Amino acid sequence: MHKIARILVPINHIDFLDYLIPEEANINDFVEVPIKNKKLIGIIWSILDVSEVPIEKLKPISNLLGYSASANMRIFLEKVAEYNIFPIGKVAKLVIPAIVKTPKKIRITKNSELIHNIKPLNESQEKAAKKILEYKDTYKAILLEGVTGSGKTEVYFHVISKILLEKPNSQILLLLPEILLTAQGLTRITKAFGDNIYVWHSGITPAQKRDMWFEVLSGKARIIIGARSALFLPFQNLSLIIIDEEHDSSYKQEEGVVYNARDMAVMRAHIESIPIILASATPSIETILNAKLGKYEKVHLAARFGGAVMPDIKIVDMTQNKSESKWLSDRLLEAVKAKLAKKEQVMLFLNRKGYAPLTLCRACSYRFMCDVCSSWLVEHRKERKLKCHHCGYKIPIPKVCFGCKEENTLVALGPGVERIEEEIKKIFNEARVLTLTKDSLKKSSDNDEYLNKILDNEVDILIGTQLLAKGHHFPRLTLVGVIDADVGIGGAEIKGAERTYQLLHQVSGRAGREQIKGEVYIQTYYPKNHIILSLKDNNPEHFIESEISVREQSEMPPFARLASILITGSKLEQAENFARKVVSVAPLYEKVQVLGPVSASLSRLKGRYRFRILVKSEKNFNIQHYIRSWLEQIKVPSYLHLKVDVDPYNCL
DNA sequence: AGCACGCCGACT
DNA sequence: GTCGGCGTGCTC
Repeated sequence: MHKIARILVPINHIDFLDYLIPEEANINDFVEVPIKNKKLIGIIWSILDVSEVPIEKLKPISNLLGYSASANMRIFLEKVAEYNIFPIGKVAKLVIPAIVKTPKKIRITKNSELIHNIKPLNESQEKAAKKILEYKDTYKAILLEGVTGSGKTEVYFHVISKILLEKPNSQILLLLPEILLTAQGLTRITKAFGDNIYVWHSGITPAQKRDMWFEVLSGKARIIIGARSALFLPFQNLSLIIIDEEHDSSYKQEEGVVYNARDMAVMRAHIESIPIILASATPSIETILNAKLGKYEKVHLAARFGGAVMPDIKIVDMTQNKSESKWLSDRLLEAVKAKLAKKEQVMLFLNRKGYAPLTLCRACSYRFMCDVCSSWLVEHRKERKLKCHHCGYKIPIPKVCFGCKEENTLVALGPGVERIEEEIKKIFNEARVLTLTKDSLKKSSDNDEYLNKILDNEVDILIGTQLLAKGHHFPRLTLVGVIDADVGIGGAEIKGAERTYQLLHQVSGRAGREQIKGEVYIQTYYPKNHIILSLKDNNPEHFIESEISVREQSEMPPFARLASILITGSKLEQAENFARKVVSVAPLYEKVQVLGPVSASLSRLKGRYRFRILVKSEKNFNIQHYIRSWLEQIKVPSYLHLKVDVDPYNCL
């Protein structure tokens, strides 16, 4: 034990600690180090001649793990920290598993065992795969655009097997939105690649994570399918990244560590000099723009012959609605009736859980709010609870107003899926109705049960939230009713319009597959809105062009850069005063605007008051560098939190 | 970030 | 007098 090393440790704001290491240890080696009374994995970052810490205080490392981080991994860590304005110890936490234990002996799988069961490709798929494989030895981002049913997965399989066969020891990462990492979603993929698939998501146990981490590190794991955090696995020889549903907002981690896995994946592909496929039927505005600018290569997959036919989309102007029901228009109800008569399935989509989003007192206007969040309590009538959708807070449905103590004055305002179910059952009392939300799928076994019910034709009317928009294919479903298309229209969030368009497009696509052409009824109070008109004409180009021009004129991303700084604290004055102080020391720079602080749109969450500062700059300005040097002047008191979000999706 | 140490209010 | 709130500092 003679050498001194600076070791990267997975501790926020500590980043590096000095230790004594054995002679045979090298830079980039993974090591086990004692910290206080714990042991953690770290990476030897540099070898030092002397330490600032007195030599007698330096502890020797506990162990060499026998593996080292690749040089690219190290660059990736640095760049992720720099881009997101994280201390590097925070990035190390993303990369290093919590449990230390010597790995079992790991046996490497031979190439020939890896692939079976690949379906032959059609002409369009063949062309796409060929184009992608042109870039197999270099960095290239490829936008693979294709509607549901165009067979993107077969293209993935083909490209993956080609690359795995050609490059011994290479590893491939397929990222999926968390919601698609369910048993059924994976069945097809596992069939093609057998037992050699490694699946990584938030549900696997810490011990499984540790094993998989070592299997990726040793090179045994060749094909890894995972949610966003799989991007931080210690690949030794990554040769391809695929981001499925690249537009999906779940790639943007908003809580705790804030980063965008899709963008970090592009960064990693660039560092590794490998191709990355960004696949979607409704790509994000920034990806489309990158393709238009020639930064990304665009590959289009034609819809399969005999595949989905685009449904007939009808806009229902709710200002003209004469129906007795406030939320279900005459036109939609007639269409439902006609479909039921033909024994076809109907889906009603409303992105709002529960019975009613607000409970109000008619006498004194008291509104039931969460105790620790600044949000309304949502009535869940079946559960007999008023619930906060932002924290665990819930109370039994009250009989008396908490404000004026009067009885029988409380009214449920607005609809949620439960209320739509109630109305539908009143109108179509013979119909078999099933309501699904994320809450109904607590166990994965339930998931299969519901799915089978729908497929076995035991359901006439399916009511649900956005979880119905993704993935599944219901052959008998020929009518989709969007109850309230205006949820998400007219908001000021940066990606509000884009998300709404993508969601409504996806939901519409549920109607009519195979032989029968589908119908979609979209209920709205804004029939002239550009999102609604683009959907009506089945014209995504129209939406994209108009959204791009809105962003350009309002100088919003991708035509400008944004970062948000969120300051939270349990005492309002402390948080607000500190936020003001932060803004007051912002360096003045003509290319940068510092806006705020303002009380955030959810001004209190889980007992913490929230203040937001928005930083906006020109497109080519290094906003990270600016913010880092600004915040270096400030010490955040321990009773407050400060979180930077580079390229935020939410700015309110 | 955690976790330990230490300094002032309220309660048996 | 002590129990414990959280403010401050340290981890090599």
